[in-house]
This record gives sequence, C-alpha cells and structure tokens, in this order.
Amino acid sequence: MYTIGVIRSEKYRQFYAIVSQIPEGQVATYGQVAALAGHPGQARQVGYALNCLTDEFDIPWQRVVNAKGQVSARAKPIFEEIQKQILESEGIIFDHNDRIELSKYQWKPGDC
DNA sequence: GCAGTGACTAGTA
DNA sequence: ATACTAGCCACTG
Repeated sequence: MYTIGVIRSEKYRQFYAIVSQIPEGQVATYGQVAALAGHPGQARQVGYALNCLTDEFDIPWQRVVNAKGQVSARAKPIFEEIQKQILESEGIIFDHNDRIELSKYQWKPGDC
C-alpha cells in the first residue's frame, strides 16, 4: 500500500499532476494521462498509480476511464459504482451499456 | 534476477 | 461486433 507521500517514482507524481487537472464534468483515458505526463504507452502504470488513491487525496481518480469510455473492472467492484455515481453527479451520462461518449466528455488540455 | 500480474492500448483477424 | 497479440513497466513472491 502506497500513499502519495511515499511514492518513489517521479513518474507517478506526474500522473497525479495530470489527473488532478481534469476539470469537473470531463474525463481522460489512461493512455491520455500517460501521454500528457510525458510517458506515452504506459497506461498500465497510470492505473496502478491510481489504485493507491482510493481516498483522501485531492485527485479526481474517478475521471479516468479506459479507451472504450467505460469504467474499468478493478479489485473491489463497489468502487465502480462509486465512480459512476460521482461522474453522473458531475453531469456525465452513461448509456445503456454503462458507457460514456468520449467524443463528448473527453478532456482536452488547454480547452478552457 | 526471473516470472506472473495488472483500473491499458493499438493492431490484426 | 468479439478475440487474441505484443508492448508497456512497477510491483510482488
């Protein structure tokens, strides 16, 4: 179990920095976060890094979804529900397949 | 150090 | 549309 205070890798902090910039009502994909952090192709590490942020950090981990626009399955299924619930409260709509339209909600850096 | 695992992705069939 | 593959790299046993 790691916390943001003991993450050894500078790379992880970059991931967190990017994720924390995602505005409310928008989402980013794992690959996008990795690329913006300067580490393209390392989407898996993004997921791994976010796994340590389950709570009490000012990082909107719930705004990160996979390339299909779905909430990725993880160890504790309960969090998938929590994530969807939070996103819906931010105005994001899930369709009948528990998917969201990335073309509509995907975050674009600098898109103020 | 090696092999397996994983909140992933892009490509191919 | 689904299924499989290679590439990615930190973590774990």
